[in-house]
Amino acid sequence: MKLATWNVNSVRIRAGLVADFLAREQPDLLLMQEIKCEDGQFPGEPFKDLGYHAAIVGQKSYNGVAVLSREPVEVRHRALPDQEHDGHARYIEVSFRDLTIGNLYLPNGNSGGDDGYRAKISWMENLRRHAAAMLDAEQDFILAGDYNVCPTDADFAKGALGADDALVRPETRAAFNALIWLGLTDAVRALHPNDPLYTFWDYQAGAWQRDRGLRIDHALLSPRVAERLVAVDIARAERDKPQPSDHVPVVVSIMD
DNA sequence: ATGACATTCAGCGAATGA
Repeated sequence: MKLATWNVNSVRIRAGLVADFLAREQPDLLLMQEIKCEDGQFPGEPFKDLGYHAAIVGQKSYNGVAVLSREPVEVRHRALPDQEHDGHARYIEVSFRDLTIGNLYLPNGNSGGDDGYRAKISWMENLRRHAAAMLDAEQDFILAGDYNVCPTDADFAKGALGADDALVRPETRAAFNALIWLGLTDAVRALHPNDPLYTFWDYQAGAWQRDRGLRIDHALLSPRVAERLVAVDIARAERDKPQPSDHVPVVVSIMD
């Protein structure tokens, strides 16, 4: 089973690149974030032509998440539990075969002052609570997407972020570690413990050319799923394409 | 210290992002 997660930064602008990626990689599931459109504006046809179904939680202009799948999936949640009323389209959860798949776009936390940052931490605590509930229910799951967290100093290029950036603050990392310490596995770090690996490069200041990137897109696996992990790939080549997203796909392969 | 770049909605600039 092959799953990819990709913050596409507008699915309407990027529909061609996404279709090319699907045709080449043929993932069973593609989790997209920042689709930046309402459900009715979603460009489903190029994906349908490649045999993909779409489950969409959109909103006008900002945020928005969607799951493309080669098999029909059942939508379990259209918002993170306890986070339903914030008006942000940031979570969709589906059942795929024996797995529960959560696709998330976590708040950045740098805008909106203290309230904005508190909202990020609160979102992370709700995610931890939901993950704990799924573990209690003995569900096997993957929680993947744009976490907007650099878990350690190895996860961003020197000089790419300030020490008090919401992506690296101690409280942010503590909230991420609280997820890990439930027993979840960071798929990329499980197979590549030491490499500098990035999934995002800013459009500004030549960040891509200078490899000043961040690792903020993650796939966290519940214990029995982690035992089935066989490969991960960060599709860096997507960042070199014409009119790219600032994020690239993270691809995770799990034994069936 | 600042801006750099891209996207959306609007409408010839503002808001947001990480």
